[in-house]
Amino acid sequence: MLSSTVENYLKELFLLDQYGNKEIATGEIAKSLDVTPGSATSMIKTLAQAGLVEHRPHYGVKLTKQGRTLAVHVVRRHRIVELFLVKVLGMDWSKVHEEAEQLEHVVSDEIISRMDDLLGHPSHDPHGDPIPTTDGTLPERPLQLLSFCDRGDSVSIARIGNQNANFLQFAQDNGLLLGARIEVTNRNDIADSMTIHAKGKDVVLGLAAAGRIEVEYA
Amino acid sequence: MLSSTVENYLKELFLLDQYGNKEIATGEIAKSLDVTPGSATSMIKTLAQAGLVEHRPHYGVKLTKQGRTLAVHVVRRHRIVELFLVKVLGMDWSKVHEEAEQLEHVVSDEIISRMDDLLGHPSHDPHGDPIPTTDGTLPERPLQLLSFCDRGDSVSIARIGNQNANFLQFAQDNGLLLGARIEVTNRNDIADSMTIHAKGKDVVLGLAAAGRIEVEYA
DNA sequence: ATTAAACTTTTGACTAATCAAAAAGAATCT
DNA sequence: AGATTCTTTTTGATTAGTCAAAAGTTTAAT
Repeated sequence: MLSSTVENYLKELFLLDQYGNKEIATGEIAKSLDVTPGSATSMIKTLAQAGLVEHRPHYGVKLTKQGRTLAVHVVRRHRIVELFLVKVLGMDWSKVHEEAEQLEHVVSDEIISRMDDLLGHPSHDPHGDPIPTTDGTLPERPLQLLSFCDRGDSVSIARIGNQNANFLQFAQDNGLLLGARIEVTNRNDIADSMTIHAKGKDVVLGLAAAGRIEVEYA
Repeated sequence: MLSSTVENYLKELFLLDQYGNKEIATGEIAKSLDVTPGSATSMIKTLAQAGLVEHRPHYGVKLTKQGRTLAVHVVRRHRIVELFLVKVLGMDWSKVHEEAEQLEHVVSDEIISRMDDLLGHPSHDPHGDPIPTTDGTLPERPLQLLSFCDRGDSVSIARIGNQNANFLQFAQDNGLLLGARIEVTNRNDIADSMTIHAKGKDVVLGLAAAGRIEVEYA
């Protein structure tokens, strides 16, 4: 059995590089997990020892097949728990990420499987993130960053890639929910901002914030 | 925030003496938690330091008011989670104790409160154990140990005080479920056993096993 | 009242995970 | 190439929790 700490390192390595092409720098994982670089180095050595990552000292680290499999399962647990908390317990989507961060390490496969049944084998979590299947496959969707949309584009929100509770609360308060139909009414690259029309309201977003929202033209 | 380890010590001290009258011996808590006596001593000192227990060296340990409050909340979380797993996720009652053992340390107050709502503020868990309220009160019922029943007694099962999955599986297979109407058809103190008639079947139980089952005459 | 048995506490060592700060390696910029 | 900067690794300490075994207490039994 893996410790929560190990699971968090694996999960974070996976999230930093879903496709497993690039090597992750020690500093990057350290920053993501809010530990010092030295701590990350020593954990990476432990993971390499266990065959969960490949480490090229001074260059970076990469999940092995085995490590990736474990990581994907942590992500699956996380996302199913998130959706369960929203759909079954009626919790606010802005809070469930934090809760799932803890629960993902202790819920058994049986619990996950039953939640999955109860939810009808969902493909995406409350933030639009794909839920890996038991065999480790991730459903793919062709999405577009909202920050790349032009004035006049009419799209619907498919994913919010920012788990910060305040940001999610803000999004909710302004009608930026999954599936919401929105229109880009203005865009100003100099001012680094764009204006979105959603649910009868105008919302101004910085392009950085818009870059964390993904949409589809469908 | 308390560590899982601390929560386990507090919970176990509470379960070993619900009423808070007697002092618990170091060896007793060590055995319950499956640690060496030395480990228990050192943790007890930590708990005493934190004001959660009173320790009379060489005699025993007792929860303080503060320690008891925290312990009761762990027990509440445990029991609500158990019932939730059975009622909402449809899990087997023989397995939920183990699951709850992990979950009790990470579920937030909000999750517990929503589970409690969904379950309709239940008073007892799937094993018949009382669920403490938020203010720390435990519902009381006048129960009788099955092992004290005489031949001919007709009673109903109210509580199974043995969380072992195999025992619970056995109980289930033999119709010894909560609320089941049973009759004591025989009792042999020499052979240390009794025979119970439940759901058309006869079941022979050792008195030790019967001592972990509580019944009411109602 | 001594001795033995049972139990508790102390001691020293270990593991996992962390940090701070020093040392080493790689990259960049003249 | 040489010096500076940035990043990574190493080193040494620290904390929580554990165990094994030695030492100390209490209780019980002769």
